[in-house]
Amino acid sequence: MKYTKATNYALHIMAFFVKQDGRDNLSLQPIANHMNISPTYLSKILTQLVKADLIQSAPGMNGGYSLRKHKNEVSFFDVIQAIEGSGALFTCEMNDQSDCSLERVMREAENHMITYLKEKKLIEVVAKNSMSSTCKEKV
Amino acid sequence: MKYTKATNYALHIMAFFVKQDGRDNLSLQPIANHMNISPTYLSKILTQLVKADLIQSAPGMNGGYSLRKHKNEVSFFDVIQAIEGSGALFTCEMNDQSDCSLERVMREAENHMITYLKEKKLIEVVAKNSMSSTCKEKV
DNA sequence: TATAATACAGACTGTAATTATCTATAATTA
DNA sequence: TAATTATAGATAATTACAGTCTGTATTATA
Repeated sequence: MKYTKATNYALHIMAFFVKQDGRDNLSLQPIANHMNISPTYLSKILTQLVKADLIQSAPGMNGGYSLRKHKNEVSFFDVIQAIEGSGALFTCEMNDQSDCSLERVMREAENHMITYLKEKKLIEVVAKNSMSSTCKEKV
Repeated sequence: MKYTKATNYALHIMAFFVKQDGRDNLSLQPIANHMNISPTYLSKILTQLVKADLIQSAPGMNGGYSLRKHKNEVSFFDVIQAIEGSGALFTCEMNDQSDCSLERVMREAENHMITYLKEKKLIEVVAKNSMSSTCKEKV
């Protein structure tokens, strides 16, 4: 069990948008170049973020993508849920059961993680860094 | 991202062992019958639990599997780690980075979940139920 | 010692999810 | 109308997961 690459990309992309807030629209190509992934694939991820209302898109000249929520309000959880969906990590697979005590514990555990991810905003992590070094800064 | 079925099975199996503690060895066939999965596949899962020192195995007549740790000490985390391994859920995939602030947050989030899963013992959940109803009891 | 009962290991297969690409289409601006 | 942009759909490649098959090793007991 691991987070998908798409979630990985999405977090980096959103960190970028939070950083860039207010400036011009960003279009697909430059983002793809910067992140070193194919434009069409990136486009799929961006579309998911649009559908989750985290960013907005505009076609045509001078179009592109821009942040929709206030930059202070985008949480890690928002981004993760946009990509991974909202299903629980653990669902009891046993045939005959409707109410599983193991499952209840597993959900509670997941909720501990989720609570933290909801509280934690991207801006907290992004503020100090330049875009390209989202992943470079020393502790 | 979801927990694997193997983890699902493993939790149910270990709940069974905790419940059964002290009684005779359990051999593959009866467990497989009870859980409705194929013996060879079950065997793989049990072997992983053996390697993680949660249960022990004995070949030959009157052989089988039995609990190794004290029944009060088996945590959800023990079982999950035995199957899923110990890698982090999130690993920064960007090329040029060694130290990623996003990753740090994601690990911290995961740790919140792990801490809970380490504290929570199987016996807490199993005590009230009969084996076959690990998943049946009403709240 | 022979046999039956058991666990273990490796190769293999099928299926589903993820990752990614390609092509075509729609919308907008100038 | 032409250029620039996003979106959608089909499809392919890769990987992880779930499961099976076959054979081997170990132990108890008759």
